[in-house]
Amino acid sequence: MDTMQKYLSIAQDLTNKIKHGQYTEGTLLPSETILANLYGTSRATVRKALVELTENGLIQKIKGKGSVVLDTAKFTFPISGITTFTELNRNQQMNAVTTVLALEDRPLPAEIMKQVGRHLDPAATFIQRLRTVDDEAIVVDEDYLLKSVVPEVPEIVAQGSLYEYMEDTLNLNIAYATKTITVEPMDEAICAKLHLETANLAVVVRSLTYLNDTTFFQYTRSIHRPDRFKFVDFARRKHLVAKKF
Amino acid sequence: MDTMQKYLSIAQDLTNKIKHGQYTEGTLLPSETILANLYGTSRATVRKALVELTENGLIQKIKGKGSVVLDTAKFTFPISGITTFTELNRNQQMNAVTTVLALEDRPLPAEIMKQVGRHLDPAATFIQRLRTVDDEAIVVDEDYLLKSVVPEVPEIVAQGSLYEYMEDTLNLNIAYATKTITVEPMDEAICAKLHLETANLAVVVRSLTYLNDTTFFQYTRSIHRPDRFKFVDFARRKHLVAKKF
DNA sequence: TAGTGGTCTAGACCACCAG
DNA sequence: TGGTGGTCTAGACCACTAT
Repeated sequence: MDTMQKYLSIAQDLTNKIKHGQYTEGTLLPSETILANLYGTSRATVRKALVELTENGLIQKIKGKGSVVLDTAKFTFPISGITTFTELNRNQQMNAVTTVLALEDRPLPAEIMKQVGRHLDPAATFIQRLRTVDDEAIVVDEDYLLKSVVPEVPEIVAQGSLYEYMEDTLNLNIAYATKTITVEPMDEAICAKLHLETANLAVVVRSLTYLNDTTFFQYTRSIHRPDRFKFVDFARRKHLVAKKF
Repeated sequence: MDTMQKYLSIAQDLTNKIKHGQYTEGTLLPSETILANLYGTSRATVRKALVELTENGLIQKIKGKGSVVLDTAKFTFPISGITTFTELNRNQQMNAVTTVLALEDRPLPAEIMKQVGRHLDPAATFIQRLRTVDDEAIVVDEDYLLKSVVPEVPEIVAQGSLYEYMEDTLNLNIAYATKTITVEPMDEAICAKLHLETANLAVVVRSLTYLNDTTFFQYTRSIHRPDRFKFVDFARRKHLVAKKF
């Protein structure tokens, strides 16, 4: 609780040093044995830290050679993964404003109930929010939060970060999500909010989010202006295991 | 080379058993110590195998309890990561056809040169291919393959899988890629090929792909019919390290 | 040949979850 | 309280890269 795990603090430290240019792009990190000595730990722990950097696209390990610092390190903002609008806004310098359009009780849509299990209580809180950047409407977020997990959502929370509320205040352990991205025609109500004129097409990101104990608790439909939508990802080539099936 | 690493074959075996229903959704896998005994290995090796399953969204580990088999296991086809059209076509039962529209020498576009380094030789092979599923045009793929890495691309290869050629024949070690997904208006030539009528908007997936030794070798622009585009992802909540910056 | 990362072992202690 | 996964250690051998 009080102190971080060793491998995470090493990963954090190396990440900072790369982002701040202490380890420059194209060069090699110190070897794993050297790093183990530097941080006063075992090689296995250093390796666990380096896995973090590898997954985040900061380094590429080359057998027999070393760990190369990648030039993508400074520019890639992983929007994949589960990241929230508030976190993005904080990390990047966006002049963003959130307007709560709706905050009411509304059951989970039937088509979602089918996916997550019929034996679930569909009672949920519906939150509709408009995201504005530089006075331009960019996104309409629609969240359904299961009452069985999050009994109530204060107005103040809806204006800020749902995840901060759930993680810091409710101590919920958010673990994973399945996401889909599609492009769909939208009805007039949405078009008006996002000022869609030429076409009525919008980018729709749907997320089903689960807690650490595998209970489903949130469905989000995120509707983006197509001309402002950008999804950035760092991907590693999977071999063998993931390819079958 | 001849035999697989132990942890990968364990991961493969567990994956198969989950997909075939030998370990059913919602139940627990045998504990790590039991699995270690079953496979005649150490707990660390079993854990490394379980990391693979976790990343692929097959299980969720719960401290003090065990590894839960997820119900998303059977249905999720991770399209994120680096997967090729040929692999997708093989894994799923699509009636897909590839038509080579162009196969010629063409230098890497200037805007891409800026991103990957000016000191590079822009000489490349340009391949334009139309992907058809059930007699419907779905995707136009445009690949630029650097000649410095892939000197030539036979016509037969262009009709099949570029990655199979590069990995199996040329023994290249494809490692990672940066990807972006955007929605953009397309010119008439593309619109005609994809039969875009109402709007001229298409989904554009751009990839910069790199080898294991961090050399850039491929730029791909993949243009999708918006009404047929679907991106599916399994994401885990990142904490601490990735969030800063 | 010397150094690197990749794999694997056998052990240890901890925090968490259940009965 | 006993079993679970999470972390960490200290060692070992291998395949690969460089010189």
